[in-house]
Amino acid sequence: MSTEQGMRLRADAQRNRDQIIAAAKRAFLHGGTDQPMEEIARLAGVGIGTLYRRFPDREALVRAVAQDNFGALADEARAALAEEETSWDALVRLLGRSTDLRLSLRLSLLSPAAWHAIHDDPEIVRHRTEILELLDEIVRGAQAEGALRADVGTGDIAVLGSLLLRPGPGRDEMLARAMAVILDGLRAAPGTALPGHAVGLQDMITSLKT
Amino acid sequence: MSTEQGMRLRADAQRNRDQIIAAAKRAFLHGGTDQPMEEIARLAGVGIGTLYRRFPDREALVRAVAQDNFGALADEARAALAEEETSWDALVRLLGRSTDLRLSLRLSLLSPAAWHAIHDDPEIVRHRTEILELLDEIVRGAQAEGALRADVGTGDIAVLGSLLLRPGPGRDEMLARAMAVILDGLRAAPGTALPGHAVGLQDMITSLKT
DNA sequence: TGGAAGTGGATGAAACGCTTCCGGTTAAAT
DNA sequence: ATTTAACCGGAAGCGTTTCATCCACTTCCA
Repeated sequence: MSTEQGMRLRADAQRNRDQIIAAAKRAFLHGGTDQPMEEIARLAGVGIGTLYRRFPDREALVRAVAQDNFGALADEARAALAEEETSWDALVRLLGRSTDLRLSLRLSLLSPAAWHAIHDDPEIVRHRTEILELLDEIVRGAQAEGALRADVGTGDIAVLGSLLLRPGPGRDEMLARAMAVILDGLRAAPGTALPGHAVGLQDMITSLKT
Repeated sequence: MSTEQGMRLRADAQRNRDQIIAAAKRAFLHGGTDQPMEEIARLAGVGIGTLYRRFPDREALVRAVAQDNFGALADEARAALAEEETSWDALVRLLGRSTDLRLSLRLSLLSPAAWHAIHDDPEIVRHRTEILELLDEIVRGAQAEGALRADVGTGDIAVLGSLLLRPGPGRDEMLARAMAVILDGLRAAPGTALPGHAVGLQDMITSLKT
Protein backbone atom coordinates (compact mmCIF):
# COMPACT_ATOMS: atom_id res chain seq x y z
CA MET A 1 0.00 0.00 0.00
CA SER A 2 2.87 2.40 0.68
CA THR A 3 5.45 1.14 -1.76
CA GLU A 4 7.32 4.31 -2.55
CA GLN A 5 10.68 5.04 -4.00
CA GLY A 6 13.13 6.07 -1.27
CA MET A 7 11.71 8.94 0.75
CA ARG A 8 9.41 8.20 3.56
CA LEU A 9 6.35 10.44 3.56
CA ARG A 10 5.25 12.50 6.47
CA ALA A 11 2.36 10.92 8.34
CA ASP A 12 -0.32 13.25 7.03
CA ALA A 13 1.06 13.03 3.53
CA GLN A 14 0.95 9.25 3.62
CA ARG A 15 -2.59 9.33 4.90
CA ASN A 16 -3.64 11.66 2.11
CA ARG A 17 -1.91 9.52 -0.45
CA ASP A 18 -3.85 6.48 0.71
CA GLN A 19 -7.08 8.40 0.66
CA ILE A 20 -6.38 9.57 -2.86
CA ILE A 21 -5.78 6.06 -4.10
CA ALA A 22 -8.90 4.82 -2.36
CA ALA A 23 -10.93 7.63 -3.88
CA ALA A 24 -9.45 7.03 -7.31
CA LYS A 25 -10.38 3.37 -7.05
CA ARG A 26 -13.96 4.27 -6.32
CA ALA A 27 -14.07 6.91 -9.01
CA PHE A 28 -12.46 4.71 -11.66
CA LEU A 29 -14.73 1.84 -10.78
CA HIS A 30 -17.75 4.01 -11.15
CA GLY A 31 -16.87 6.20 -14.07
CA GLY A 32 -13.70 5.06 -15.77
CA THR A 33 -10.22 6.46 -15.68
CA ASP A 34 -11.00 9.75 -17.33
CA GLN A 35 -12.90 10.99 -14.34
CA PRO A 36 -11.80 14.58 -13.61
CA MET A 37 -8.84 14.86 -11.29
CA GLU A 38 -10.71 17.46 -9.31
CA GLU A 39 -13.51 15.02 -8.63
CA ILE A 40 -11.06 12.47 -7.31
CA ALA A 41 -9.50 15.08 -5.04
CA ARG A 42 -12.93 15.99 -3.77
CA LEU A 43 -13.78 12.37 -3.04
CA ALA A 44 -10.49 11.98 -1.22
CA GLY A 45 -11.15 15.09 0.81
CA VAL A 46 -7.94 16.78 -0.27
CA GLY A 47 -7.13 19.76 -2.41
CA ILE A 48 -6.34 19.43 -6.06
CA GLY A 49 -2.82 20.66 -5.37
CA THR A 50 -2.17 17.79 -3.01
CA LEU A 51 -3.21 15.29 -5.60
CA TYR A 52 -0.93 16.78 -8.23
CA ARG A 53 2.07 16.93 -5.92
CA ARG A 54 1.80 13.23 -5.26
CA PHE A 55 0.89 12.18 -8.79
CA PRO A 56 2.34 14.50 -11.43
CA ASP A 57 -0.27 13.53 -13.98
CA ARG A 58 -3.20 11.26 -14.54
CA GLU A 59 -1.06 8.43 -15.81
CA ALA A 60 0.91 8.32 -12.58
CA LEU A 61 -2.29 8.04 -10.63
CA VAL A 62 -3.68 5.34 -12.85
CA ARG A 63 -0.45 3.44 -12.54
CA ALA A 64 -0.48 3.67 -8.76
CA VAL A 65 -4.07 2.48 -8.60
CA ALA A 66 -3.31 -0.35 -10.97
CA GLN A 67 -0.31 -1.48 -8.96
CA ASP A 68 -2.32 -1.46 -5.80
CA ASN A 69 -5.21 -3.23 -7.39
CA PHE A 70 -3.48 -5.90 -9.41
CA GLY A 71 -1.45 -6.67 -6.31
CA ALA A 72 -4.61 -7.12 -4.27
CA LEU A 73 -6.08 -9.34 -6.94
CA ALA A 74 -3.00 -11.52 -7.03
CA ASP A 75 -3.28 -11.86 -3.26
CA GLU A 76 -6.90 -12.83 -3.59
CA ALA A 77 -6.18 -15.44 -6.21
CA ARG A 78 -3.41 -16.88 -4.07
CA ALA A 79 -5.72 -16.94 -1.06
CA ALA A 80 -8.51 -18.61 -3.01
CA LEU A 81 -6.16 -21.33 -4.16
CA ALA A 82 -4.77 -21.86 -0.68
CA GLU A 83 -7.90 -21.65 1.41
CA GLU A 84 -10.64 -23.29 -0.60
CA GLU A 85 -11.23 -27.01 -0.37
CA THR A 86 -11.31 -27.61 -4.10
CA SER A 87 -10.10 -25.79 -7.16
CA TRP A 88 -13.69 -25.52 -8.26
CA ASP A 89 -14.52 -23.63 -5.09
CA ALA A 90 -11.54 -21.39 -5.66
CA LEU A 91 -12.83 -20.65 -9.13
CA VAL A 92 -16.29 -19.83 -7.86
CA ARG A 93 -14.85 -17.58 -5.20
CA LEU A 94 -12.70 -15.75 -7.66
CA LEU A 95 -15.46 -15.24 -10.17
CA GLY A 96 -18.03 -14.22 -7.65
CA ARG A 97 -16.68 -12.15 -4.88
CA SER A 98 -13.93 -10.02 -6.21
CA THR A 99 -14.29 -6.27 -6.32
CA ASP A 100 -10.62 -6.03 -7.11
CA LEU A 101 -11.20 -8.19 -10.12
CA ARG A 102 -13.90 -5.84 -11.23
CA LEU A 103 -11.65 -2.81 -11.06
CA SER A 104 -8.72 -4.60 -12.62
CA LEU A 105 -10.84 -5.42 -15.59
CA ARG A 106 -12.02 -1.88 -15.95
CA LEU A 107 -8.46 -0.73 -15.83
CA SER A 108 -7.04 -3.19 -18.24
CA LEU A 109 -9.88 -3.35 -20.69
CA LEU A 110 -12.07 -0.36 -20.61
CA SER A 111 -9.77 2.59 -20.67
CA PRO A 112 -7.56 3.46 -23.60
CA ALA A 113 -5.97 6.11 -21.41
CA ALA A 114 -4.91 3.50 -18.87
CA TRP A 115 -3.40 1.18 -21.41
CA HIS A 116 0.07 2.66 -21.48
CA ALA A 117 0.28 3.26 -17.78
CA ILE A 118 -0.42 -0.40 -17.22
CA HIS A 119 1.55 -2.04 -19.96
CA ASP A 120 4.69 -0.01 -19.37
CA ASP A 121 4.97 -0.82 -15.71
CA PRO A 122 6.91 -4.02 -15.07
CA GLU A 123 5.43 -4.52 -11.62
CA ILE A 124 1.92 -4.44 -12.96
CA VAL A 125 2.74 -6.76 -15.80
CA ARG A 126 4.32 -9.13 -13.32
CA HIS A 127 1.21 -9.10 -11.17
CA ARG A 128 -1.01 -9.66 -14.14
CA THR A 129 1.06 -12.56 -15.29
CA GLU A 130 0.93 -14.09 -11.85
CA ILE A 131 -2.82 -13.66 -11.71
CA LEU A 132 -3.28 -15.42 -15.01
CA GLU A 133 -0.96 -18.22 -13.98
CA LEU A 134 -2.86 -18.71 -10.75
CA LEU A 135 -6.11 -18.76 -12.68
CA ASP A 136 -4.60 -21.30 -15.02
CA GLU A 137 -3.64 -23.47 -12.07
CA ILE A 138 -7.14 -23.22 -10.67
CA VAL A 139 -8.70 -24.10 -14.00
CA ARG A 140 -6.51 -27.13 -14.53
CA GLY A 141 -7.11 -28.20 -10.96
CA ALA A 142 -10.87 -27.95 -11.33
CA GLN A 143 -10.70 -29.97 -14.52
CA ALA A 144 -8.54 -32.62 -12.82
CA GLU A 145 -11.20 -32.81 -10.12
CA GLY A 146 -13.75 -33.50 -12.80
CA ALA A 147 -15.79 -30.49 -11.73
CA LEU A 148 -15.02 -28.24 -14.65
CA ARG A 149 -15.75 -29.28 -18.21
CA ALA A 150 -12.59 -30.20 -20.07
CA ASP A 151 -13.22 -28.29 -23.27
CA VAL A 152 -12.74 -24.81 -21.85
CA GLY A 153 -9.44 -23.05 -21.36
CA THR A 154 -8.22 -20.43 -18.98
CA GLY A 155 -8.96 -17.76 -21.53
CA ASP A 156 -12.56 -18.90 -21.77
CA ILE A 157 -12.91 -18.55 -18.03
CA ALA A 158 -11.36 -15.11 -18.13
CA VAL A 159 -13.84 -14.05 -20.78
CA LEU A 160 -16.79 -15.38 -18.79
CA GLY A 161 -15.46 -13.70 -15.70
CA SER A 162 -15.14 -10.44 -17.53
CA LEU A 163 -18.74 -10.72 -18.65
CA LEU A 164 -19.89 -10.97 -15.06
CA LEU A 165 -17.74 -8.14 -13.90
CA ARG A 166 -18.28 -5.50 -16.48
CA PRO A 167 -19.91 -2.37 -15.26
CA GLY A 168 -23.55 -2.11 -15.89
CA PRO A 169 -26.94 -2.32 -14.36
CA GLY A 170 -28.57 -5.31 -12.88
CA ARG A 171 -28.88 -5.80 -9.20
CA ASP A 172 -26.50 -8.07 -7.40
CA GLU A 173 -29.16 -10.71 -6.85
CA MET A 174 -29.76 -10.86 -10.59
CA LEU A 175 -26.06 -11.17 -11.25
CA ALA A 176 -25.81 -13.96 -8.70
CA ARG A 177 -28.43 -15.89 -10.65
CA ALA A 178 -26.64 -15.21 -13.91
CA MET A 179 -23.45 -16.51 -12.41
CA ALA A 180 -25.19 -19.65 -11.20
CA VAL A 181 -26.42 -20.29 -14.74
CA ILE A 182 -22.94 -19.80 -16.10
CA LEU A 183 -21.48 -22.11 -13.49
CA ASP A 184 -23.99 -24.76 -14.53
CA GLY A 185 -22.75 -24.30 -18.06
CA LEU A 186 -19.21 -24.73 -16.88
CA ARG A 187 -19.69 -27.99 -15.01
CA ALA A 188 -18.54 -31.16 -16.58
CA ALA A 189 -20.81 -32.98 -19.04
CA PRO A 190 -21.32 -30.34 -21.67
CA GLY A 191 -24.61 -30.27 -23.51
CA THR A 192 -23.09 -29.51 -26.86
CA ALA A 193 -19.63 -29.06 -28.27
CA LEU A 194 -18.31 -25.53 -28.05
CA PRO A 195 -17.45 -23.79 -31.30
CA GLY A 196 -13.77 -23.32 -32.07
CA HIS A 197 -11.13 -24.59 -29.74
CA ALA A 198 -10.37 -23.90 -26.09
CA VAL A 199 -8.82 -20.52 -25.42
CA GLY A 200 -5.79 -21.21 -23.30
CA LEU A 201 -3.54 -19.14 -21.14
CA GLN A 202 -1.19 -18.16 -23.92
CA ASP A 203 -4.01 -17.20 -26.25
CA MET A 204 -5.37 -14.97 -23.55
CA ILE A 205 -2.04 -13.26 -22.91
CA THR A 206 -1.58 -12.74 -26.61
CA SER A 207 -5.02 -11.26 -26.93
CA LEU A 208 -4.35 -8.86 -24.07
CA LYS A 209 -1.48 -7.39 -25.98
CA THR A 210 -3.60 -6.53 -28.98
CA MET B 1 -36.94 4.75 -41.03
CA SER B 2 -38.38 8.03 -42.23
CA THR B 3 -41.11 8.63 -39.71
CA GLU B 4 -41.21 12.38 -39.60
CA GLN B 5 -43.72 14.89 -38.41
CA GLY B 6 -45.68 16.35 -41.32
CA MET B 7 -43.31 17.79 -43.91
CA ARG B 8 -41.85 15.52 -46.47
CA LEU B 9 -38.13 16.02 -46.96
CA ARG B 10 -36.48 16.69 -50.26
CA ALA B 11 -34.79 13.63 -51.69
CA ASP B 12 -31.24 14.67 -50.87
CA ALA B 13 -32.26 15.82 -47.42
CA GLN B 14 -33.87 12.49 -46.69
CA ARG B 15 -30.78 10.69 -47.88
CA ASN B 16 -28.59 12.79 -45.63
CA ARG B 17 -30.88 12.22 -42.72
CA ASP B 18 -30.62 8.47 -43.17
CA GLN B 19 -26.85 8.68 -43.46
CA ILE B 20 -26.68 10.70 -40.27
CA ILE B 21 -28.71 8.16 -38.35
CA ALA B 22 -26.63 5.33 -39.72
CA ALA B 23 -23.44 7.14 -38.78
CA ALA B 24 -24.76 7.95 -35.33
CA LYS B 25 -25.61 4.29 -34.82
CA ARG B 26 -22.07 3.30 -35.65
CA ALA B 27 -20.58 6.05 -33.52
CA PHE B 28 -22.82 5.37 -30.54
CA LEU B 29 -22.15 1.67 -30.77
CA HIS B 30 -18.46 2.24 -30.77
CA GLY B 31 -18.03 5.10 -28.38
CA GLY B 32 -21.25 5.89 -26.57
CA THR B 33 -23.73 8.69 -27.01
CA ASP B 34 -21.41 11.50 -26.06
CA GLN B 35 -19.40 11.17 -29.21
CA PRO B 36 -18.84 14.66 -30.67
CA MET B 37 -21.51 15.80 -33.08
CA GLU B 38 -18.82 16.82 -35.53
CA GLU B 39 -17.47 13.28 -35.63
CA ILE B 40 -20.91 11.95 -36.44
CA ALA B 41 -21.29 14.48 -39.23
CA ARG B 42 -17.92 13.47 -40.60
CA LEU B 43 -18.86 9.79 -40.53
CA ALA B 44 -22.09 10.60 -42.29
CA GLY B 45 -20.25 12.60 -44.92
CA VAL B 46 -22.27 15.74 -44.26
CA GLY B 47 -21.48 19.12 -42.79
CA ILE B 48 -22.07 19.92 -39.16
CA GLY B 49 -24.67 22.45 -40.19
CA THR B 50 -26.73 19.81 -41.89
CA LEU B 51 -26.73 17.68 -38.82
CA TYR B 52 -27.86 20.54 -36.61
CA ARG B 53 -30.66 21.58 -38.90
CA ARG B 54 -32.12 18.09 -38.84
CA PHE B 55 -31.51 17.42 -35.16
CA PRO B 56 -31.54 20.61 -33.09
CA ASP B 57 -29.52 19.08 -30.30
CA ARG B 58 -27.90 15.85 -29.22
CA GLU B 59 -30.99 14.61 -27.47
CA ALA B 60 -33.03 14.81 -30.64
CA LEU B 61 -30.44 12.72 -32.43
CA VAL B 62 -30.26 10.16 -29.67
CA ARG B 63 -34.02 9.92 -29.67
CA ALA B 64 -34.15 9.38 -33.41
CA VAL B 65 -31.50 6.68 -33.26
CA ALA B 66 -33.27 5.00 -30.39
CA GLN B 67 -36.60 5.01 -32.23
CA ASP B 68 -35.01 3.53 -35.29
CA ASN B 69 -33.12 0.95 -33.32
CA PHE B 70 -35.73 -0.23 -30.89
CA GLY B 71 -38.07 -0.54 -33.83
CA ALA B 72 -35.58 -2.71 -35.68
CA LEU B 73 -35.08 -4.85 -32.62
CA ALA B 74 -38.80 -5.36 -32.22
CA ASP B 75 -38.89 -6.43 -35.86
CA GLU B 76 -36.09 -8.84 -35.27
CA ALA B 77 -37.75 -10.37 -32.24
CA ARG B 78 -40.96 -10.76 -34.20
CA ALA B 79 -39.07 -12.37 -37.07
CA ALA B 80 -37.22 -14.74 -34.78
CA LEU B 81 -40.45 -15.89 -33.25
CA ALA B 82 -42.09 -16.33 -36.63
CA GLU B 83 -39.28 -17.88 -38.63
CA GLU B 84 -37.45 -20.20 -36.28
CA GLU B 85 -38.58 -23.77 -35.84
CA THR B 86 -38.60 -23.71 -32.08
CA SER B 87 -38.75 -21.04 -29.42
CA TRP B 88 -35.36 -22.22 -28.24
CA ASP B 89 -33.92 -21.46 -31.65
CA ALA B 90 -35.57 -18.06 -31.59
CA LEU B 91 -33.95 -17.39 -28.25
CA VAL B 92 -30.55 -18.42 -29.51
CA ARG B 93 -30.96 -16.26 -32.58
CA LEU B 94 -31.96 -13.28 -30.54
CA LEU B 95 -29.15 -13.61 -28.06
CA GLY B 96 -26.51 -14.30 -30.60
CA ARG B 97 -26.91 -12.38 -33.75
CA SER B 98 -28.38 -9.09 -32.92
CA THR B 99 -26.41 -5.94 -33.48
CA ASP B 100 -29.58 -4.00 -32.88
CA LEU B 101 -29.83 -5.60 -29.49
CA ARG B 102 -26.31 -4.55 -28.74
CA LEU B 103 -26.95 -0.93 -29.60
CA SER B 104 -30.28 -0.90 -27.80
CA LEU B 105 -28.55 -2.03 -24.67
CA ARG B 106 -25.91 0.61 -24.99
CA LEU B 107 -28.57 3.19 -25.43
CA SER B 108 -30.82 2.11 -22.63
CA LEU B 109 -28.19 1.18 -20.11
CA LEU B 110 -24.92 2.83 -20.71
CA SER B 111 -25.64 6.43 -21.34
CA PRO B 112 -27.02 8.72 -18.67
CA ALA B 113 -27.40 11.34 -21.37
CA ALA B 114 -29.67 9.07 -23.37
CA TRP B 115 -31.86 8.12 -20.48
CA HIS B 116 -34.28 11.02 -20.73
CA ALA B 117 -34.44 11.00 -24.49
CA ILE B 118 -35.49 7.38 -24.35
CA HIS B 119 -37.80 7.29 -21.40
CA ASP B 120 -39.73 10.36 -22.40
CA ASP B 121 -40.58 9.13 -25.86
CA PRO B 122 -43.78 7.10 -25.93
CA GLU B 123 -42.90 5.39 -29.21
CA ILE B 124 -39.64 4.10 -27.81
CA VAL B 125 -41.27 2.94 -24.61
CA ARG B 126 -43.90 1.16 -26.66
CA HIS B 127 -41.25 -0.61 -28.70
CA ARG B 128 -39.33 -1.59 -25.62
CA THR B 129 -42.42 -3.00 -24.03
CA GLU B 130 -43.21 -4.98 -27.15
CA ILE B 131 -39.68 -6.34 -27.24
CA LEU B 132 -39.88 -7.54 -23.68
CA GLU B 133 -43.26 -9.11 -24.29
CA LEU B 134 -41.95 -10.96 -27.32
CA LEU B 135 -38.97 -12.14 -25.31
CA ASP B 136 -41.34 -13.30 -22.63
CA GLU B 137 -43.30 -15.27 -25.19
CA ILE B 138 -40.13 -16.86 -26.49
CA VAL B 139 -38.95 -17.76 -23.01
CA ARG B 140 -42.24 -19.37 -22.05
CA GLY B 141 -42.33 -21.19 -25.34
CA ALA B 142 -38.85 -22.57 -24.90
CA GLN B 143 -39.76 -23.73 -21.43
CA ALA B 144 -42.91 -25.39 -22.72
CA GLU B 145 -40.74 -27.19 -25.26
CA GLY B 146 -38.63 -28.49 -22.41
CA ALA B 147 -35.55 -26.92 -23.91
CA LEU B 148 -35.10 -24.11 -21.44
CA ARG B 149 -34.78 -24.77 -17.74
CA ALA B 150 -37.92 -23.88 -15.87
CA ASP B 151 -36.39 -21.94 -13.03
CA VAL B 152 -35.35 -18.90 -15.02
CA GLY B 153 -37.54 -15.96 -15.91
CA THR B 154 -37.56 -13.50 -18.75
CA GLY B 155 -35.63 -11.06 -16.64
CA ASP B 156 -32.89 -13.62 -16.10
CA ILE B 157 -32.57 -14.09 -19.83
CA ALA B 158 -32.44 -10.37 -20.37
CA VAL B 159 -29.65 -10.07 -17.84
CA LEU B 160 -27.66 -12.86 -19.44
CA GLY B 161 -28.21 -11.32 -22.83
CA SER B 162 -27.01 -7.98 -21.60
CA LEU B 163 -23.87 -9.62 -20.28
CA LEU B 164 -23.08 -10.98 -23.70
CA LEU B 165 -23.82 -7.77 -25.47
CA ARG B 166 -22.15 -5.16 -23.37
CA PRO B 167 -19.31 -3.39 -25.01
CA GLY B 168 -15.91 -4.68 -24.20
CA PRO B 169 -13.02 -6.60 -25.48
CA GLY B 170 -12.95 -10.20 -26.46
CA ARG B 171 -12.99 -11.34 -29.99
CA ASP B 172 -16.18 -12.60 -31.50
CA GLU B 173 -15.00 -16.19 -31.52
CA MET B 174 -14.37 -15.99 -27.78
CA LEU B 175 -17.78 -14.51 -27.20
CA ALA B 176 -19.35 -17.28 -29.25
CA ARG B 177 -17.79 -19.81 -26.91
CA ALA B 178 -18.95 -17.89 -23.89
CA MET B 179 -22.44 -17.90 -25.28
CA ALA B 180 -22.33 -21.62 -25.88
CA VAL B 181 -21.36 -22.16 -22.26
CA ILE B 182 -24.21 -19.95 -21.12
CA LEU B 183 -26.65 -21.78 -23.35
CA ASP B 184 -25.52 -25.05 -21.80
CA GLY B 185 -26.26 -23.49 -18.44
CA LEU B 186 -29.70 -22.51 -19.68
CA ARG B 187 -30.78 -25.90 -20.93
CA ALA B 188 -33.17 -27.94 -18.90
CA ALA B 189 -31.84 -30.13 -16.10
CA PRO B 190 -30.13 -27.60 -13.94
CA GLY B 191 -27.06 -28.65 -11.99
CA THR B 192 -27.96 -26.77 -8.87
CA ALA B 193 -30.79 -24.61 -7.69
CA LEU B 194 -30.44 -20.96 -8.57
CA PRO B 195 -30.32 -18.50 -5.69
CA GLY B 196 -33.38 -16.33 -5.15
CA HIS B 197 -36.41 -16.67 -7.36
CA ALA B 198 -36.91 -16.33 -11.08
CA VAL B 199 -36.82 -12.78 -12.37
CA GLY B 200 -39.92 -12.36 -14.45
CA LEU B 201 -41.08 -9.88 -17.04
CA GLN B 202 -42.62 -7.51 -14.54
CA ASP B 203 -39.57 -7.51 -12.31
CA MET B 204 -37.49 -6.62 -15.30
CA ILE B 205 -39.71 -3.76 -16.37
CA THR B 206 -39.74 -2.42 -12.84
CA SER B 207 -35.98 -2.61 -12.65
CA LEU B 208 -35.60 -0.72 -15.90
CA LYS B 209 -37.40 2.23 -14.40
CA THR B 210 -34.92 2.59 -11.56
C1' DT C 1 -35.62 28.22 -65.11
C1' DG C 2 -37.13 30.44 -60.66
C1' DG C 3 -36.87 30.00 -56.16
C1' DA C 4 -37.58 27.33 -52.08
C1' DA C 5 -35.09 23.99 -49.70
C1' DG C 6 -30.91 22.41 -48.46
C1' DT C 7 -25.70 22.51 -47.64
C1' DG C 8 -21.24 23.08 -45.27
C1' DG C 9 -17.84 24.88 -42.67
C1' DA C 10 -15.86 29.15 -40.59
C1' DT C 11 -16.70 31.22 -36.42
C1' DG C 12 -17.57 32.98 -31.72
C1' DA C 13 -19.07 31.61 -27.26
C1' DA C 14 -18.84 28.70 -23.43
C1' DA C 15 -17.61 24.86 -20.69
C1' DC C 16 -14.27 22.00 -19.09
C1' DG C 17 -10.21 20.06 -17.26
C1' DC C 18 -5.16 20.46 -16.46
C1' DT C 19 -1.55 22.34 -14.01
C1' DT C 20 1.03 25.90 -11.57
C1' DC C 21 1.90 28.71 -7.83
C1' DC C 22 2.14 30.62 -3.36
C1' DG C 23 0.50 32.23 1.26
C1' DG C 24 -0.71 29.70 5.06
C1' DT C 25 -0.46 25.33 8.00
C1' DT C 26 1.41 21.22 10.32
C1' DA C 27 4.38 17.38 11.58
C1' DA C 28 8.34 16.27 13.67
C1' DA C 29 13.17 17.08 14.98
C1' DT C 30 15.85 19.52 18.43
C1' DA D 1 8.99 25.50 22.99
C1' DT D 2 10.99 26.56 18.86
C1' DT D 3 12.29 25.90 14.39
C1' DT D 4 11.89 24.53 9.75
C1' DA D 5 11.16 21.72 6.01
C1' DA D 6 7.47 19.41 4.28
C1' DC D 7 2.92 19.80 3.22
C1' DC D 8 -1.71 21.76 2.26
C1' DG D 9 -5.58 23.99 -0.39
C1' DG D 10 -7.59 26.19 -3.97
C1' DA D 11 -7.62 30.47 -6.98
C1' DA D 12 -6.18 31.61 -11.35
C1' DG D 13 -4.27 31.08 -15.99
C1' DC D 14 -4.10 28.34 -19.98
C1' DG D 15 -5.11 25.32 -23.70
C1' DT D 16 -8.42 22.31 -25.55
C1' DT D 17 -12.81 20.70 -26.86
C1' DT D 18 -17.48 21.01 -28.11
C1' DC D 19 -21.58 23.37 -29.02
C1' DA D 20 -24.51 25.85 -31.92
C1' DT D 21 -25.22 29.69 -35.23
C1' DC D 22 -25.10 31.96 -39.42
C1' DC D 23 -24.91 32.96 -44.19
C1' DA D 24 -23.00 32.70 -48.93
C1' DC D 25 -23.34 29.08 -52.05
C1' DT D 26 -25.56 24.87 -54.19
C1' DT D 27 -29.16 21.59 -55.39
C1' DC D 28 -33.53 19.87 -56.31
C1' DC D 29 -37.95 20.03 -58.42
C1' DA D 30 -42.36 22.18 -60.13
